[in-house]
Amino acid sequence: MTKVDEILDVLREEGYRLTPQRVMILSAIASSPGHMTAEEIHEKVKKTYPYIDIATVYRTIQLLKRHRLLVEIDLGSGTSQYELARAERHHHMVCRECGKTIDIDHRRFLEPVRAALLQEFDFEADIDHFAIFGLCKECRAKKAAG
Amino acid sequence: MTKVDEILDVLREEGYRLTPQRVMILSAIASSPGHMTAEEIHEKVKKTYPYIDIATVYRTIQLLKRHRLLVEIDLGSGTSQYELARAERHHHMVCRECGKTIDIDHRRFLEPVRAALLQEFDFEADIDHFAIFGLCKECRAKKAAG
DNA sequence: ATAGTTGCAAAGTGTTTGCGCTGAG
DNA sequence: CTCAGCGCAAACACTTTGCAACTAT
Repeated sequence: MTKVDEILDVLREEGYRLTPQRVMILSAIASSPGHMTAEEIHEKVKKTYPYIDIATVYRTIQLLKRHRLLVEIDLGSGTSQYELARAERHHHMVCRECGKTIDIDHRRFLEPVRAALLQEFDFEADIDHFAIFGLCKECRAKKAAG
Repeated sequence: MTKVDEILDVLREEGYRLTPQRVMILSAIASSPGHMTAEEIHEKVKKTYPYIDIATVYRTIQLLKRHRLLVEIDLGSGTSQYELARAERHHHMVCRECGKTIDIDHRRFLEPVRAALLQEFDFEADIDHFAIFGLCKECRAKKAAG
């Protein structure tokens, strides 16, 4: 049972229709390694079904987000990125030079912050997903050399 | 010497013209306690100078950002917020119920994360400004009671 | 059969840009 | 004087919405 099938099951159980459009959009997202913009999802689905509308893509994104099956990543660029939710919470580091993204474990790096804010301020932080910009190892090396 | 004066000095030294519009925009931002959207700045300046254009507000924001005199805060709402840069780096917790924002010290809460990412991944994170959403003390109490 | 979903087109936000005029230096 | 910066209007990029036609159930 693939991830896509699992998600389709959830949607079916919730009483949503499993339209070809929804299946294609899900497959498009699932078959990509990293995160994608709505436009990228649209383009990918278009290859097999050229009539798909960007509005349908956005509506499906909303649906999946509402059920926490999809994670929205705001890189502050004015365009959101999306990826399927995973069991283990994680965050991203994004290199501002080469654009590469590296996953970072929530438990190890951000959970301590969450705990500290709760203890100190009684503030219950929803640290669902962070995008941390910076310079990756390779680009730092290049910069030091060049 | 006020904060506004200091900023005006920087701009003058850099050869920029100190137009009334720029002075008014700066005053508007400086005289507000928290962060403001471009539209809020525009509205505030309009009260004393109704001809100010939103484009001028955006251009001034860009100018100040470029010189790191202004910090842009992306709350992921599609609308950026701005506040004057301060000496001590800080971040914000934003209550998703009541909208209240609480400052948090960089050194104490986020610097450890930065250090860990550098050590572990050789990734140099620009943790300039984070907005962390969640539930504040009061709203948590309300929720527990109600 | 029928309500949920689609494609299309249009509208809605927030932000940026081209351009001729103006005023700070 | 002169060019940086202004107001205006239009363009932009991304996302949402109203509606009639269609289709998964």
